[in-house]
Amino acid sequence: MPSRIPVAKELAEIFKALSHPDRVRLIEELRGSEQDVNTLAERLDLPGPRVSQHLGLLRAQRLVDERRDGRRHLYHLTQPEIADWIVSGLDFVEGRLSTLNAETLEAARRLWAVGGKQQSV
Amino acid sequence: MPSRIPVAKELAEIFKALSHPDRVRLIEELRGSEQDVNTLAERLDLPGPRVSQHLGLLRAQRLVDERRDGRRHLYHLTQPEIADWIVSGLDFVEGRLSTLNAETLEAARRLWAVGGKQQSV
DNA sequence: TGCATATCTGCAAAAACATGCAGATATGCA
DNA sequence: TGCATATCTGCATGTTTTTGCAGATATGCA
Repeated sequence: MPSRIPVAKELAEIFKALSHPDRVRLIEELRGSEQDVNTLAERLDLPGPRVSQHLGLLRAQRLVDERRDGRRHLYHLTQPEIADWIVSGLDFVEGRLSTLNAETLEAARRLWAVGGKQQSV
Repeated sequence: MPSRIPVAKELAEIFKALSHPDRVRLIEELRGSEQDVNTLAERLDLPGPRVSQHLGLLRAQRLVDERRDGRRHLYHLTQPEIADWIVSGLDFVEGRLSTLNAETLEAARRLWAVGGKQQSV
């Protein structure tokens, strides 16, 4: 039954889209509300073109979408639950690095949880 | 607050480990029980050394672990819930490709669910 | 010991990615 | 129209991954 192969491929592509720290942080920044490229670039302390490129990749994978307001390009998560899904992935981070202490992890967990909403996945 | 950066980095590394179709399928194969390298290689129709290398990478990320039985190396998921987590990621695959019809996706969902256990994440 | 099986490691070539920067496009306003 | 702002695209370079294959190691058995 090779029908599962395309599904694995699709999943792998989503994972690949999320496999860069900058992109993880972009999703994080977008968890609450839409943001324009310039704001994101400043908050992540990254050059604009780079943010633009990362966002383009996330958009190609339909993880984010864009709308325009004047000269600004506003990006938002297509499926806000993806932030919840990612935060649930923190369970697998636990106990991996000694440099990641419990407080750091807890802080990240709180940070990521969208407005205190309980996880739906 | 730069403390979230290492967490994003850790998450990105997990995602990277899962960002190859072969590795997604390996996790899938291991969802129910441990398997030796040779069996995995046959089931996925991949050369042995390649499977070995993928498993080594997954092990470096602590997603799988190994035990030996005679000359065979048996691999298993360190956290079986990771399979549930991945299956919940199928929600984000939905509606992405016209080549992935609903039945294929449903089949994948059933396939991945560990023994009908409901998702814990 | 000698041979077959099971798996791993190392190496070289190809492909994919990340990054920095220059220049292109598009919008808003004077 | 002309200029500044916001963002995107293209290109060159350096770094990682992936892949195939040869050879090394380790175990079991005759």
